[in-house]
Amino acid sequence: MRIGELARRTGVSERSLRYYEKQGLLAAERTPGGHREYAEAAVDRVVRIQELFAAGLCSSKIVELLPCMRDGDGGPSAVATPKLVADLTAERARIDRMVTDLLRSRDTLDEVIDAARG
Amino acid sequence: MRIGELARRTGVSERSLRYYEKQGLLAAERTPGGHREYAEAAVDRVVRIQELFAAGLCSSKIVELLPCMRDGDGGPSAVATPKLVADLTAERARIDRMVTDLLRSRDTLDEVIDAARG
DNA sequence: CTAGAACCTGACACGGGTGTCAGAATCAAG
DNA sequence: CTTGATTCTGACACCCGTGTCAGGTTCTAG
Repeated sequence: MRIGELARRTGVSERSLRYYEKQGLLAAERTPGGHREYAEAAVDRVVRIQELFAAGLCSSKIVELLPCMRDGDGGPSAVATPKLVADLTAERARIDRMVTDLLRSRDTLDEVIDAARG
Repeated sequence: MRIGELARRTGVSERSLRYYEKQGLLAAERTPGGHREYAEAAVDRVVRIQELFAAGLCSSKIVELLPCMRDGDGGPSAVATPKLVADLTAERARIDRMVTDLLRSRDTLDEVIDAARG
């Protein structure tokens, strides 16, 4: 599929998809004229990338991580190095802290909302 | 206490504390010479502000929200307007989505970490 | 062949909380 | 009074994924 369709199906802008490619996050074939041509598995991959961005990982970390993930079209093509495992473990801890904070903030909002309703 | 101590006790930079004041998030008395003097309750408040920032709320929302929260030194001094309740409800939903995404990303990381360890 | 839709690259701007620096004033202790 | 630590204000820069515009090329249907 081409970039417009991929954008539509993932909800990610064309701008971002091109950015992902430049960062090495998302590969694409090219038509003779230079237009990007994506495989079906790109949809899953883009969704994953979005999730990881939302989780606060930066492009460079995701670049290392992606080949170690099992993708829509097959198993992982690499295993994480010890260095990467350490990094990911730290990211995992950060995510846990983030979740804790989010839940606390959600409780705060609930209190205010409930107080206004009651 | 003064700004240096508050920064030390909350782990938030002096720069940010001044920014919070300018945004109307954090009040401070002034010494005759113009130095900020914070009440003890400021510590709790700064922590709350940080949590809400981390939860993705912007200053202007937090400004509206703060007076409706029960603070370290007393009950809420205001009740949320219907408009604010609607906004906060939307924020709450956003937080829920964020938590869901974070947990999914955490699972992804766990998979990669486990694969490398196993 | 042609019109219009889709796509290309490159560049500039944004948001918004934070880092940092400069130059000046204040505070507290000797 | 003096000195050194602390604080003051204001301004500029950063991050980094994303929006957007410009000017040009490719694709596809009629």
